[in-house]
Amino acid sequence: MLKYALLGFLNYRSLSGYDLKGIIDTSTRHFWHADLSQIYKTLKALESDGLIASVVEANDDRPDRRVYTITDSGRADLQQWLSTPLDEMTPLKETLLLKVFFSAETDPVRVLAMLHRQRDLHQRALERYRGQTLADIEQNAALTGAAPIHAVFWDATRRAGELYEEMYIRWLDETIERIEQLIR
Amino acid sequence: MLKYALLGFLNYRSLSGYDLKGIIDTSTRHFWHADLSQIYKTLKALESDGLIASVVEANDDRPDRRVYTITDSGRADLQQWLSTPLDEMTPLKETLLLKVFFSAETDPVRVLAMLHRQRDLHQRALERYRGQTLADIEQNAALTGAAPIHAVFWDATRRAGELYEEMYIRWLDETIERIEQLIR
DNA sequence: TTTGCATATAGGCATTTGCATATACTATAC
DNA sequence: GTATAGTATATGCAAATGCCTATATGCAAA
Repeated sequence: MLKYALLGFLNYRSLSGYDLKGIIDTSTRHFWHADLSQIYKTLKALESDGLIASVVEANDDRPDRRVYTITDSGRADLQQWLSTPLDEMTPLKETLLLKVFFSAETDPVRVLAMLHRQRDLHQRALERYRGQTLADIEQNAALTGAAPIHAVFWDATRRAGELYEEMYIRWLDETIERIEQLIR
Repeated sequence: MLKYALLGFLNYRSLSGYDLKGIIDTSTRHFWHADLSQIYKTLKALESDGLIASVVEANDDRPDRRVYTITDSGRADLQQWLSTPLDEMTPLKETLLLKVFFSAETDPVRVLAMLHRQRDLHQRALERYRGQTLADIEQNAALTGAAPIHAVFWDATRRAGELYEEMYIRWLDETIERIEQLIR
């Protein structure tokens, strides 16, 4: 799936692996992330499949960069994926819920401390989403080479992050309350 | 992490891999899932680490079962994990958001159809969570060998699922509305 | 002056995951 | 009578993921 994140951005303009890491970290990180080595590996695989092509750009003051460009074949693959509707729900993996599930016999004070800590983290994440305006996103899209229309869709994913964090905080508050009642 | 799901259930009572698959599917599936082959592999690894031990139970009418029991070492490992507070947010991977992110140039009618389909799926999931009462969960806990206190924590994870699906449906409705406005 | 950070690419390795396949018996449905 | 579903375990293989390490330069801060 990282494949399509990379093709998606390369469809806007040519980029290096390092560029892609930066772009993913500032735009899709909350629903799709990857570390640098995984990005480099995936780019290499995409090139050997003929979906992208690379040129090494020599630099004097900075390290040389390998810049990737999407091919016609890559564009076709991306369009194919985009036009195929997703008809399943993506399964979640939430470590916190797994821990809470088995926490009945753990010291409730420790469990509560963990939930408060999580609340802080999610509160900060929520503030980041709220602080990001449509203007910020439009500017981001322009930098990435995407047309203004894309900003609407990018903002939809930002909104998903905002709603997710609001929901998460509400769940944490409810759960903290329930555990406090247990020990009261 | 599947390791701890398995140890967690085996801490209640001895179970086979097949049993564990069934239990995971009915209780932790929405925040931690695994297919059968992964469960068997992980059990084998846990046994070779001395955290669980197995005995083959011969059956006449049904296939033989390999029943796993947690060891003292396994219990210690589980307690260790449970008492270590989680101090990061679990990163998400949401295929739908990735697709929406890059959908600005896809036929909006197709995008809308996909979102409506997703709405159906999430609505059905929401109804499943709402239909599950605390009594159901208590019964489930009893079957699994867990003390009644555990039901409170299990219900907290059910509630997380309910809130998640409500949030998801709300986001889908908002996003459908925004895309409809674009093409109007 | 040294430490660390930003830029830039890449290999190595272990773990996790997903998916397919094989085997085998029983019970139920058509 | 036959097909399918449920019970039960296990292997093989490929892909994805995560984390660590190596290399190299320039720049800014401590």
